[in-house]
Amino acid sequence: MSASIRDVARRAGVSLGTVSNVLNRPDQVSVGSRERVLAAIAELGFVRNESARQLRAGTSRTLGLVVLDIANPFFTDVARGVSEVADDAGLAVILCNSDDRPAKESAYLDLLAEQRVQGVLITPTADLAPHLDSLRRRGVPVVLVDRRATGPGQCSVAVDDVLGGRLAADHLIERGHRRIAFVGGSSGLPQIEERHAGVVAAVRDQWGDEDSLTVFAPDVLTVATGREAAAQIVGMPAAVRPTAVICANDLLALGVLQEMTRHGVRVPEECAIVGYDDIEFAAAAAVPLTSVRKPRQEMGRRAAELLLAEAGDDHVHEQIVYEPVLVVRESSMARRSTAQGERTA
Amino acid sequence: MSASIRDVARRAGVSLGTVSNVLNRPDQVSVGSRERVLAAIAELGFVRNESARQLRAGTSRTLGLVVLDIANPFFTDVARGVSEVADDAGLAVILCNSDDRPAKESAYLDLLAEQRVQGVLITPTADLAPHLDSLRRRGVPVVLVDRRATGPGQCSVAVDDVLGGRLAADHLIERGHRRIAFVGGSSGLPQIEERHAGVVAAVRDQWGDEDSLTVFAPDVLTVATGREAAAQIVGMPAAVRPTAVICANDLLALGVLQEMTRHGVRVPEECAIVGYDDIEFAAAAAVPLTSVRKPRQEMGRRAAELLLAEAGDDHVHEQIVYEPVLVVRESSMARRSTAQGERTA
DNA sequence: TGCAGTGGTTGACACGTTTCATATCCGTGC
DNA sequence: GCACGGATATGAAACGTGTCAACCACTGCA
Repeated sequence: MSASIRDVARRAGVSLGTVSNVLNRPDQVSVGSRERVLAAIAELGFVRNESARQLRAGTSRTLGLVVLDIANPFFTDVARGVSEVADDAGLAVILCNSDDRPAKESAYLDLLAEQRVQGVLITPTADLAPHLDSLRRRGVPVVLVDRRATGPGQCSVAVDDVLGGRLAADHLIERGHRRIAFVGGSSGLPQIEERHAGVVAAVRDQWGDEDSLTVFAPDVLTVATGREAAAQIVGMPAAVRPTAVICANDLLALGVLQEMTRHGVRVPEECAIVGYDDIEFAAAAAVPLTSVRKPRQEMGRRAAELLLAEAGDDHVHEQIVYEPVLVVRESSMARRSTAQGERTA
Repeated sequence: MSASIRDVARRAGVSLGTVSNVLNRPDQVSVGSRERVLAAIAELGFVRNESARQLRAGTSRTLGLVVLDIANPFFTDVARGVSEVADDAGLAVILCNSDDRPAKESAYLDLLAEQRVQGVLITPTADLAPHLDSLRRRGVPVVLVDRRATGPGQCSVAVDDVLGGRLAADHLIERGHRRIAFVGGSSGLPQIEERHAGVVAAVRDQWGDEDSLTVFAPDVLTVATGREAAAQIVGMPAAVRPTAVICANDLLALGVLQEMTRHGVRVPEECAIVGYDDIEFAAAAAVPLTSVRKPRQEMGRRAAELLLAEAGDDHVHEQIVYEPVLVVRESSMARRSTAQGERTA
């Protein structure tokens, strides 16, 4: 098959160890041998066998990243951040898409364990499988992404989603909205639950109760399910129909926006929309979307750095929580004046 | 470190070969030994060492996918198709983002070669590096994705982009548009050149010359550069300003749409827009985007299948070309009647 | 009793690399 | 002339697995 280090050595007329030295400590080798070895490498088209290196080294130069939905640009942005750091460290990233399905997730974790990855970055499905513990017990560093660690002994990079939910709700209430819908999800992801909790808290603080908060919980968080939720909202009697919608992510929000427009409901005049994540498409929507911004790429970078740091034995586990920022755009701009009118009425 | 097959053997009181047999040919092993081995595996938390398997086998159970832009949903859809097939074949996918930069591309190809991947799926940067040939010479199967093979001896899965460009242009011309802009790219990707060529061909057929076709060539194909192009278009004097824009991909189209809307140019009444790829966000845009559909996921699947087939030695190289389909949506719906008025005027 | 056959099991070997203790060479200072 | 040290070069050992020829115990048959 392909040439090995031994073939190179023979061709260059040196020993096997010398070739290895040329590859790994070129300065410890005389110019003459080095040149002959390099020439032989070129002639034979020699390529290092990474498996053999790994076997010898006991660990690979790879790192696993498991995401919930590869089609969600939030995760591709995170991935971009991760691979920046990984590239600099000379590591390859194996990107796995669990599709929010525990079965796929655990299959991928097995695979990553067999690959002896240096570590795993994961946004886990709801029930943070015991699988993760078993990985850690085996000494594989794990860093949670967009999900707060439940206990100590683990690193995580997350966002204060309760605050995020609160920001969104406060903004809309301050704008004069009195009936709000929250479009979340039913898969039980804590991130989503917390966003919901934040909205509920804000609503309670301002209104005393949450009677005017309608909650929708589609099974997955996609553009398509966002459209479905919007269709339901549009179908509600005008007297109780929410005048604003908070979505648990931007995909849902885009779906809601599209369906509203399709039904002739003007955004933001008749219905305001707030998304979550602030993916690039949020700003690019024809009615630019107000959204709760998370430092997507930065989260990926930071998570990868934590993972690498975990190799050092003086490592202290860190749980980083970013503060989200509400980015106000057109989709929630109207209503203040009319709302005040309503309030005094 | 972690337990090896040898530890398991000792623990189960069997030989090393028996453990291997339990793992690879369970039926050739007596029930008793099998159970004891499985028990030992569970107790020790044994996980196969993939590097060692690879070293022994000479090849990995991995496959490389190199894309131009991980942030473009077109490629994540392709990736989804690829991993479907890969999963079924028990292969892992290493997803690499070249960012349309030859340097990154070739670094990743080196990496994949060192990993001894079973094959590489790639949408290459413009100058289909000699790197690819060197891979093939080394016996690594390569399948081109969204890019037609230049010669025989290689597999590819592509789309007839000349036809795609033609469809878009014909549609707009038939709708009555007489001044069209093409927003492409300057990186020299053949896919883009062909789309351009298709548009030019259609325009020439219908108008005799291409004086009324304005071409923009931003350096990258993103939402941001789409906005910039639109800003230029909007700034043109009304008498020469195109009434329709064909974009080389949907990201550009979304950018154009947003900027048009921002400037109060109504889409499609004052300016029609046609995108390319038909990513999900195209339909979800507030003015749903007319776009040239490619079978994104199917392309990924098919490419992966071709790659796997290339292992068999009776394999004949195949160059698959899909026919794109124009999906007409709101962004290009208006104008027929007014256009006819204009024409007669 | 001997022999062929069978279902299980064994352990040495090979895969390609890195590492490390050891060997070689050459110049320098005493 | 000799000991010493620095710069290079060497090759055996080890990493964990899969394979395969050899082996074993046992059965059925002649």
